[in-house]
Amino acid sequence: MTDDTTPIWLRPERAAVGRPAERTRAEITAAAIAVADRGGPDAVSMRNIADELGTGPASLYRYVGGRDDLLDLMVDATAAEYRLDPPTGDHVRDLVAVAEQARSIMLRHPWLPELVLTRPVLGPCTLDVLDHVLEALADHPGDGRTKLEIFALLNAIAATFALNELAAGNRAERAAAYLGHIAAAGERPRITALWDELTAPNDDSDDRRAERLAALVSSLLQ
Amino acid sequence: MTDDTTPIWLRPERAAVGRPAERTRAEITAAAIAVADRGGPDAVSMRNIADELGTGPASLYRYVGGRDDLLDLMVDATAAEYRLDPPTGDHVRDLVAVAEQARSIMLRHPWLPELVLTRPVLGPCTLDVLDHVLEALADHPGDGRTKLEIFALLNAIAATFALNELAAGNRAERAAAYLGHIAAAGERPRITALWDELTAPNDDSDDRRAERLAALVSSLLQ
DNA sequence: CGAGTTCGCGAACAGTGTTCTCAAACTCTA
DNA sequence: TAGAGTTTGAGAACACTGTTCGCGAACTCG
Repeated sequence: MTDDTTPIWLRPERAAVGRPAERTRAEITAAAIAVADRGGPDAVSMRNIADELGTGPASLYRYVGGRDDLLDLMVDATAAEYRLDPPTGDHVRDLVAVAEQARSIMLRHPWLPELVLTRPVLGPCTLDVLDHVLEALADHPGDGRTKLEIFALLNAIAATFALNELAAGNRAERAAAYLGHIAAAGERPRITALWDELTAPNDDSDDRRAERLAALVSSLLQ
Repeated sequence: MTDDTTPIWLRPERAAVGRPAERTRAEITAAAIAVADRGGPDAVSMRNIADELGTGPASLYRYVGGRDDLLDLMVDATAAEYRLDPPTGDHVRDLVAVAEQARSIMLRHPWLPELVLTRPVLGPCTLDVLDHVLEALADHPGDGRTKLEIFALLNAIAATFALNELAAGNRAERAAAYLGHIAAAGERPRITALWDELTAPNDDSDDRRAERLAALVSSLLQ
């Protein structure tokens, strides 16, 4: 029972007998999130998390199968930050609300978009969100597969928006440097024109972004 | 000149004087892609790539700033696999063609979706694709920012589709295991219903997937 | 009280990306 | 042709990673 292939959410946290545990899975997850929020995605190492808790790396393995489990726990823990108000009956509006929350949660945790995009986490909290989306789409045409796909794409879109706003540090700067170089060469008129637009004073308002996000989400439902 | 912040695409590959190089940046990139195709994303280590070339890890640093540069080169190299036919005048059709190619390229290189989603690579080959998209959208309303966003989302959507089809190995199986467990508990009717639909015999055809992808891409243009 | 179980965690291991270093290999100049 | 100058190749080493082993300590149960 509870072999290696069992997902973390089903593995029992503690035994009832023997020496009592000094920590909780939730505590460790919280420490990991704190480390990631402070030091970026690369800082999430077993050593750093253990240091945050004032213990050794080996201790963590009593609570968690390994680093991968811990990352899953972190992602699912952030899903608890959603406020899932009862559906209004307006499909688009309800889904946009979820997408906006996804975006702002990801902005709060800059390491999150990368993880959400890469690994298909479906823990208890994430499942609550999925359930909420299914509820909002209850009387919407389309089978379950399609609705699950809508959920995945909603996350992907929100993550893309968040990554854009986070600007991804010097990585994006390098890409911009190359784009500028090509634009300056002037051999590709379309690229040059694009570059000029991008470097022009940015009058992008929050409203425009919100509108764009809403338009995309609403288009998911067609 | 050519300090550390210069993007790889602008750093000169070789010097004209001194001992001649035995390898090429392109050769190393190809070796890295071969390793990744064969052994999955985790196999892309400097050691493995060096072994593939019959040399030591340290040698690679003469051609490439580090692992990150190499990953960028890999991603951009795959962008050379696009066939960029001249635009037909039908915006939707042209963009769908690009998205379909993105998907099939990613299926050929299972390690690609993860990288594409995570890092905003804009090398020469990727820039060709962007230029092609801009050409296809030349007479489409919307500013450059919007069109760049369309390009990013097109990639994200294609990557999401590819990841879905690749099924992501035992990671997805674990998520499914948990979903099945919750469904069996029967406390959440919507989740149980969804699970029943997912485990029912899968009559999903390629046509349905293509239709769905086309619908999403076309909705990007509204 | 003693048996049985579990926890904490220092120490060690295999693997990683990266840098240092210096001999070898080449081009250019005299 | 001899020598100076420059660049490459790559072994060895470093700092770091995730992970496992083992054992003493801490607790529950009979």
